[in-house]
Amino acid sequence: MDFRQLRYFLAIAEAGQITRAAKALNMEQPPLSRQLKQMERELGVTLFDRSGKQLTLTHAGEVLRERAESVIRQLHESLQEVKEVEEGVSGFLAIGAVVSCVSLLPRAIERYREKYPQVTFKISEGDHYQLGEALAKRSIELVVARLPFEFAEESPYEYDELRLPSDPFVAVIPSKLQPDQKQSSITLAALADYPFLTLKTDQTIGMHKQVMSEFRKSGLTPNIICECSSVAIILSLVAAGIGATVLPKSVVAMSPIDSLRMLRIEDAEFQSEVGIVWLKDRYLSKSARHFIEQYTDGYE
Amino acid sequence: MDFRQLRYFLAIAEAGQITRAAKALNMEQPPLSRQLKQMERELGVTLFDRSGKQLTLTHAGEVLRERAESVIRQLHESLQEVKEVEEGVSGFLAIGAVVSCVSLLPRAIERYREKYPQVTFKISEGDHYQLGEALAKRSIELVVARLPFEFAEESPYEYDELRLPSDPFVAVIPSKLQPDQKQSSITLAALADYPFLTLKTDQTIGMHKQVMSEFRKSGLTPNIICECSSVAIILSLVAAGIGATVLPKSVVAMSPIDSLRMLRIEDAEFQSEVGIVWLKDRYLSKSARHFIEQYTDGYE
DNA sequence: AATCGCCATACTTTTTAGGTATGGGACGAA
DNA sequence: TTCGTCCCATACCTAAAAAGTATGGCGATT
Repeated sequence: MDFRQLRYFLAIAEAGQITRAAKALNMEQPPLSRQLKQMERELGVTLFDRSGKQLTLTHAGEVLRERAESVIRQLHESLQEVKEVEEGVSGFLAIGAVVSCVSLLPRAIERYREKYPQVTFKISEGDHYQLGEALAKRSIELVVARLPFEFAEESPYEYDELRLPSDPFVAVIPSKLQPDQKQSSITLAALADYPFLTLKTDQTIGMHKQVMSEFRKSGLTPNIICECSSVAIILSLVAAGIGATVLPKSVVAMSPIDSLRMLRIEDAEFQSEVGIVWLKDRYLSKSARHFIEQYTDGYE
Repeated sequence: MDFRQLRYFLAIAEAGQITRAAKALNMEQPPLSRQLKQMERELGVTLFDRSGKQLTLTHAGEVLRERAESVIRQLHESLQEVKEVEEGVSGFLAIGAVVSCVSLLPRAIERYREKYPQVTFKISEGDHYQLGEALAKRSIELVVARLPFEFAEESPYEYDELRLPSDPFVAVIPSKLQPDQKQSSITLAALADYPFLTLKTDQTIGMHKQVMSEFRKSGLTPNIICECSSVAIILSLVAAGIGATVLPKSVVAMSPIDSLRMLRIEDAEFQSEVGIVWLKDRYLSKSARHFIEQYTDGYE
């Protein structure tokens, strides 16, 4: 039994005769007769009562008609949906982001959804190691992360990337420990006097290294009193007056808290490179490609 | 798009590779490869990510997988249902019966439903004329009626019949007009003394004729005071003491009323032939054939 | 009775699916 | 690195199935 035969059957049922149905199907009458007969033989069922002048459906025929219509409609809808998924106007897009880049997502997603409102998102948050695994497992397609993306060691994967506008590092200090409330910038040296908090885990030390190397360039060594695994923790510690830290501007801008100050770093123009990362030479869904285009269109 | 292709696709998705799927499908790998490719081309969609060692579904592929499973399952259920309808284990059976035969239905339907509990009934009641029309229109398939079945004049239809055990005519008289309460039979002559009620309409006069001819054989002419169109009316008139009548035994047995007596007619063994009637050379559903078998098995 | 419309059958052509042979790319072991 | 293995893709051939053509029969209509 195949779809063609179902369509034939429905055409015959509608026309009430084979000849006219054949015309409607742009074919000749004998093949259609044969297909109907074969269908009846396969099913072991009489679908039409041929004794009268007009072909009329038997009970079984009526049941088949209803069912066939439903099945064919469902098939068409399904295929339509599949096509739309491919075109990226439907379906879902699974992406990941490192904690410090989560703030870059909302605007992009907002813009994306204006264009493709049917696409839903699945967003995972994690460190580079976890996200690398997720990419490999294909549970996510894209990662928004600080560059360079740190795959697990010995990972066989390569990645492509799209660099996004880089994000300057800023100093974050507790309001109550700020000497001059009008100040909007600070020197590395002044910053190094604060007890220092840093964002670092066993798996992800990229940002930590970058910041430390900046201090080292100026011959400074911050007094690290805490390694934190999340932005939320580090900001709450700063807000509580425990110490100061250095973070990408976007991260801090995301959660404005009265009790902390964000200051430009005067004597070091160092920035965090941010980018979208995906596996090289692998299938990328249309949705994912559209998401990437979202950024290239906006910035290039 | 074809069911075959959907099944192929599902097999590949399940196996995770084409070669193994081909084995499972009892076919070679190249044709399967080709079908998959053709399917992707038709849909304009990439269904599998081939870059890795293992084929993995793309989003579109996942969507198709879900949908295809559902569609195929639906199709199978539908075909199953159609077959069951044909086998007469499901669906419905539309039959008709003349008023005087309604009493023969309950037991047959009961027996039938023991065997085919999924079959539902549509029962119409009417006179021969109406039922003949219904047969012609195919709104019913069988009729249970007194024989011979009286088609409308000029009707082009022929019918087949199955004779059922015939039903002896009995006299029905009001209790209060019965001379001897112990009596269980009556002669035609005695009966002819009662005011007579008869079941007769413009369309159906078969039974009336039969009863009258029986009286005539004995040189008697009943005094007909009322022609009634329904059993209910005639019995209530008898019960009220208006007069007597002659009816098939089964009709009277169906509604035992204290105020009337059913007596065997001593000097005339005449019976009402009863049968199932259907159009000759027309499609008869399995359900209908089973219904007929119900009687042949039981009585022959 | 003759004609028309419709279905069925026999036969032919065309299309399409399936099979065989073979080569290339990826992965793993030596 | 190289070789062997596994898997997919392509080219080519065969087989099956569907569509087309011609024609005959049956019932309904005039």
